Amino acid sequence: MFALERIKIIKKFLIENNQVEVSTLSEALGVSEVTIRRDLEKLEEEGFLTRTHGGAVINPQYEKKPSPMPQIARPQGIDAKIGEIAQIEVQMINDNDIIMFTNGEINRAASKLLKGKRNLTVLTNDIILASELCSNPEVKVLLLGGDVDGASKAVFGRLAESNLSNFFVNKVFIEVDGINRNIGFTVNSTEKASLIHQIISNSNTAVFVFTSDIINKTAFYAVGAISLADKIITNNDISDEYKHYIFENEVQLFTSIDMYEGFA
Amino acid sequence: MFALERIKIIKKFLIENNQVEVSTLSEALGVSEVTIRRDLEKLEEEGFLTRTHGGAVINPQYEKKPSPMPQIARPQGIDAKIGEIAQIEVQMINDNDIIMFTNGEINRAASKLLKGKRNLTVLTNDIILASELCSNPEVKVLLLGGDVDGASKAVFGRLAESNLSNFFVNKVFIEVDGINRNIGFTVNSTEKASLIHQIISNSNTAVFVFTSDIINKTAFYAVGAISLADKIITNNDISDEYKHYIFENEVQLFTSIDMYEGFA
DNA sequence: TTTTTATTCTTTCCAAAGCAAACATAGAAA
DNA sequence: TTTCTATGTTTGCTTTGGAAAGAATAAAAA
Repeated sequence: MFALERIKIIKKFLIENNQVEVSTLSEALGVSEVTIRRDLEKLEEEGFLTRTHGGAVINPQYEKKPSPMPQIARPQGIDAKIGEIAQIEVQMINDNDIIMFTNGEINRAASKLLKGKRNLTVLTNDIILASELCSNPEVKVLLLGGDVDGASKAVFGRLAESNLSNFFVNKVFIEVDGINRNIGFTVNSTEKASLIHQIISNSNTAVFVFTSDIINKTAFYAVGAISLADKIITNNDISDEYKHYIFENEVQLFTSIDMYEGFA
Repeated sequence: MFALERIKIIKKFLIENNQVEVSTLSEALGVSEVTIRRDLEKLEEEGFLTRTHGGAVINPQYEKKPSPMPQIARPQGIDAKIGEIAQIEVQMINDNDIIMFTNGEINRAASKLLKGKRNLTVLTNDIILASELCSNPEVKVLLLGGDVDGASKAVFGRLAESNLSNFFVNKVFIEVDGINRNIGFTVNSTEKASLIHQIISNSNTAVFVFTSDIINKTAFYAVGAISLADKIITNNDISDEYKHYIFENEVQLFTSIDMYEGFA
């Protein structure tokens, strides 16, 4: 393999993943670690990446932009991705289901699409979601109690978790803030992580939802390995690498266009 | 995980939250506290943060500007009576108090007038009140869990009451829907009545609030005799007959202009 | 206030992982 | 052939991160 080809592959990989280990590249490309380091050195001179002990991180200006529309005051029309994902959620929900939504934008969107369904029971820690959903007469809404977090408009804490232990749901839709191949799922607060653990043990099926924007992002607090999920819903903008990663962990992946089934 | 990635996450977190504890970071990132301290040390040299005992605080120049709160909404046009009563409520509240507001318009108004107070803990079953109040950094907001009632945007039911039993408050402000001399206080739902009973037994002082509009009205469900109240707040538009009635029951009456004291 | 107690911080030492530099090897080009 | 370039190997050196113990600090008690 030519050096140039290697460099190309490394770049591509970094654009997808933001970071690499020397050892991974060495193994993947079948060359020694020294060679990889020399390649990285070149790329560092070029300003493409920053080397770290053990690997390298891509420089921000080369990072893949998460969304084409850069953050201009979201005009009410909710991100298309969120809408797509929400619709898939709704397809998973049947009449008479008892479900839980964790706090988050996607779940709020999903909760607004429940019109056709009958006799649902919805448990949530999201205040906004609860106050909007309760106008739907076919849905019995249960809100957890606890400490109110101003940023997320949701409740967390000891009380929320102890409340939760009184319920058992068919499905829980868990919205996370980050996913990466090393750590798995991550969220923005310890309280949320803790709540999620409790939820999972009180539900039949754990469905993790997130937009592709947060792939390879690491939020503050680790929730756990990807195998915690029974199913994952995201939009179709997901790399083959991640598809394999999810597949290997025997988690069912649902995207807006295709549907990949795990082994189980 | 690379050190660089850790640093990135710490920075991101600080920008969001302004401060962190070493222990939190250590747990969240799965490394020892020593490591975290070393990371913080670097960031301190860099001028990004200032270390404190137990953690670190972001330096002002990196702080995220608090978004200018689009709290425009309701242009203050609240019923004048409600405003008067709310202000009296606020006068009863001291720094460091632990109080409860039941759901209702007057209490919502009062909760918006807490600006000057410090270190309050507020318990409520009112979803709107909770979601608005939690933007006040001097108030710790606790929301009860339970069944969400769409009409009142509040939670009730078995869970709410059992949640409530975990708390004991200095004062509770109970907003009722009717008062008359035969039955005493009445409210619009059995659930609310039931919740109120539970609240009263978990508080030092029960303050009943209502506008004069509902005097002599009878709502759907009886709460109990007027003597349940330690204090009553209403607007000045109240007949001498009722003043005597309240007086005879040894309840303190507060109105916008005068203040009548009972015997107790 | 002073004293006590519990946390948290710093320092020192250590092991493991990763790195750079020098040297070695092999194939391609002159 | 010699020379050059790309890559691999070896050998110490550096960075990283953890453990432990004593110092410093904050909080609680007296």
